[in-house]
Amino acid sequence: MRDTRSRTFVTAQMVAERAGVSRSAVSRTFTDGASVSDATRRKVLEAAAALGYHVNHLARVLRERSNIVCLVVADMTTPIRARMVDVLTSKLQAAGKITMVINTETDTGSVSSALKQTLNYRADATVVLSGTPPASLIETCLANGQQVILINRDDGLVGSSNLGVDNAMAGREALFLLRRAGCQRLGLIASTARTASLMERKRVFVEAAAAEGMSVTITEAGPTTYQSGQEAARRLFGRSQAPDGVFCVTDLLALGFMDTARLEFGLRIPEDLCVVGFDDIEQAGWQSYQLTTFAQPLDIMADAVVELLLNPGLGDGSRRIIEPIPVWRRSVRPAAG
Amino acid sequence: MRDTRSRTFVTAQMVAERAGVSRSAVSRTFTDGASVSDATRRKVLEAAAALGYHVNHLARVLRERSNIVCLVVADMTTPIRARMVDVLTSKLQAAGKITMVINTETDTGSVSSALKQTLNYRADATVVLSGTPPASLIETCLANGQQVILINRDDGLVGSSNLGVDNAMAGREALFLLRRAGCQRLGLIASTARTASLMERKRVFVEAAAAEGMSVTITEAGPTTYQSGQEAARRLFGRSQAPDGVFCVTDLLALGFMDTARLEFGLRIPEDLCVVGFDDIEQAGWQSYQLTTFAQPLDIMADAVVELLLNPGLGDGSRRIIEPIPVWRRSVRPAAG
DNA sequence: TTGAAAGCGGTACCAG
DNA sequence: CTGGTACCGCTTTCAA
Repeated sequence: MRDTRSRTFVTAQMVAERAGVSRSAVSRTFTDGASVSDATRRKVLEAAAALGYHVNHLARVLRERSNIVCLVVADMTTPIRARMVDVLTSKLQAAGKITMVINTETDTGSVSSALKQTLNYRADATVVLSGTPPASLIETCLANGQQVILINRDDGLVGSSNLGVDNAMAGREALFLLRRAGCQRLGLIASTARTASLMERKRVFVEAAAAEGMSVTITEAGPTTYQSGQEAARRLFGRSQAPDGVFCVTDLLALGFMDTARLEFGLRIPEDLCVVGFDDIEQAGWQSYQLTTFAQPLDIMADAVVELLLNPGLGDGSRRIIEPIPVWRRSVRPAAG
Repeated sequence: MRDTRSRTFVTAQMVAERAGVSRSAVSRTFTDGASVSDATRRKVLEAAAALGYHVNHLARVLRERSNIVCLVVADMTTPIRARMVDVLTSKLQAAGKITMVINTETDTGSVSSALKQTLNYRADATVVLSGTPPASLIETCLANGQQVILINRDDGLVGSSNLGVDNAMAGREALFLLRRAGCQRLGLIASTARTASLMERKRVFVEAAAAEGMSVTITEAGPTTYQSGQEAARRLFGRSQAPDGVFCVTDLLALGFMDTARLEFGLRIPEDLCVVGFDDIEQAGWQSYQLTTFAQPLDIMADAVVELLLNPGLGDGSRRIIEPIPVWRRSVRPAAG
């Protein structure tokens, strides 16, 4: 007689006994396209319902793929991150995957141990949203038959699939917008984080400005936060020759920057100061801000991830760059007369 | 000779063969407190490193607990939700748990299937942040030895552990703050969502007002979003006798409300209008808002979840209510002369 | 269609 | 300390 203590999961064995059939019959009942007679199926389903049985997917994994996808992410409270996680989890779910979230710091050590966890749980794939894993570990994941998908990370990591937004385009367009608005003195608000995407936006903006013979005042006041944006504004407007056109590499920076430019320095936007952001977080559309920015097409990116997961062959060193979408609001003047 | 195709995970067997020891030796090497000679351990570790071996935690689960915790959540982009998920995942991780996120709609059907997933993956526990699962399903989880922890949900669900913030206190204190500021005409901005927490804040606020002989204008303009807050302001200030003291059951509502009150109706806060929110999302502290509100002590709540997980005995129908923390900022006048 | 048995990757127990 | 073996829960041959 089998132990019936309730502190344990119901197994197929128990269901079989109760239904008076074999374990195999139970298994077949819950396997698509297996042949079971209606009578058996009915008996099994009834017993399963009575006992509260649910197939153990973890045991199933010993023979097949796990359908587990790990999401390695840091700073989940950041609006753009939250949206990424949201969109990804729901699309992955729709594709029959289950998501494990590993909340990590962005330093290499933390990301490495996150990747190892991923291996421990036999995830079919790992999606990295934050930090940059060492190449050797990616190698290991690949050797274990695990896909690695990097989003907005440094590219050039062999074997991994890379997915990112076109940062160069954003830098270029931001300059175009500010120039067209007639801005004379350009500023760039970046952060002390050395993320590849952020660096790229900065680099291209500065180069494009140089190409037109303009210099750019660069301010990096701290991490990529609202507060750093505020701090940047204080540094910039506390002295003469402050810029009248600014590209913030992130919306969060932009919103902090706008708030103190307006409330502490009495500047009017866009009359005295034009601001361009990046990400199109929800707050950028709020009435107090109306920030002109570039949207990351998260849906498209998530779809691309799912596609990569479904056709593992496609990836392996591929790189897909997606165009950000300019979102016109009111923090930049229309073309100057 | 074993197949060495790289499209599969490395197993203990392979490591054993390469190291010239038994599977048991490999297992012991990776098990705390097992006895292995230094020589064997070294051989094993070396082989493991060479092959890129990682213990399969899923297989381990067949004998022990899974250490998997499922988080059932909807609206992850909402700042307060994002923070909850963030805090929970990192504390759970620190406690040696791994988090599976199930992104669901809040309707009962979706939550039910989420709970079933949870069972399929043998999660030790399920933490429900959104929606209300049917009692029968909670029963099933419990019968399978799985803990169910509900956060800010309707209580009275037997067997589950409940954790929530003291909504009544918030309603009461909000009224006190507005009265003390000398507000004469009270308003309440709620949403069309019928969540228990939201309803409770509303009920208590209205009752407390009634106890002092004051009536409250209630506005429910849509879901619990920034936009609904805006819409509520338009309805309220588009007519005479508009309130001069308002409790918004959520910060998001409050911020939308403030923006249109100020920018569309020219009201000054707190001179013409006092506003109190709830949640203390990051944006509430931004310079444009400076919203007086109540913070959900997320750290404490997450700690409580971990504690419940570590001592499963404690839970089972327990209910723990945590006091929200008043956060004074500038959207409410100090005590009226 | 059905049940018996093997095997997936690990751990725990046992004898040596 | 070590290797052999049984078993965890499930799916999949294989015979019947």
